Amino acid sequence: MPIPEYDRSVARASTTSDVFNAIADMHRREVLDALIDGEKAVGAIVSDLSMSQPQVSKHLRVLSEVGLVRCRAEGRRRLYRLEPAHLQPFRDWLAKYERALNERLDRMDAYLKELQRQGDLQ
Amino acid sequence: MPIPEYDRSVARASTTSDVFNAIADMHRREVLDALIDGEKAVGAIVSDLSMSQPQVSKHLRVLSEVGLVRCRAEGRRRLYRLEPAHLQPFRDWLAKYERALNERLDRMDAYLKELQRQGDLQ
DNA sequence: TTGACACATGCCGATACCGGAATATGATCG
DNA sequence: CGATCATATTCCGGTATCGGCATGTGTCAA
Repeated sequence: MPIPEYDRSVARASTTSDVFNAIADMHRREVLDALIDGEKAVGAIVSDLSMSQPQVSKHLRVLSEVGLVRCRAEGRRRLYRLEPAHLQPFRDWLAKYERALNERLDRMDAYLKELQRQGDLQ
Repeated sequence: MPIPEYDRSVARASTTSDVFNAIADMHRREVLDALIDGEKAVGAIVSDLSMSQPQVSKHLRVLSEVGLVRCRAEGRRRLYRLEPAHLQPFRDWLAKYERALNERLDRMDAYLKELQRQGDLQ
């Protein structure tokens, strides 16, 4: 019975599945910025930023695959909009560090207070 | 006089200069997680996560170049610790969207109130 | 139906990145 | 000093990613 081969190509989570990878690209962040004031058609983004149309389309595809934008067809145009709910992974990730930092500060605080108490006793 | 050549290799901000790229890699996020409870030596990270030592060292290098971790030598070990303050660019980026979203909600709210007011008049 | 418009997709070359293996550096100990 | 431990760095092959260009797809208008 042949030994099954493992998939060794796991280097980096695919851009299409990882929200963090999706925003790693500066141009994609610019595309998101372009949508910050509301729904916008692809052509509008293309002229706002000065990027090629295929480039914008491809970035929109990536952003939409991780849920950061959604698309709506209107005639022959496609209107994209932000999906702020899908920023949640970022919020969660950040919160983890804020919390850990605060706990460390709290421990530091308690430690300092304890030092001070011991000092007062003498 | 020869025409100077432009640098066409601007595709992606170098991983060493951009916090967004630094946290794009899942393994690097795991390294950050490993440091969340405080200072830790490289070897400790290597055994906590199960990554190779060179891999951990290289990720630590990237993280340190964007300021997300700092290093302190103690004997022949190197103790790394989080530097959460350098998540600020990421926090700012996220905050921009929260703000924009809130403003849109406020405008929506005002609009709805206006509609209601006009309804009350009739 | 034909053509024009708006956008998406496929293909390509160049580059960047990742991980493994081997090796270099630097501190400690005997 | 030589050996060993802890870590950093270098080299390399495989792969992913990006952007440009050309082309495909679907919609509207005449």
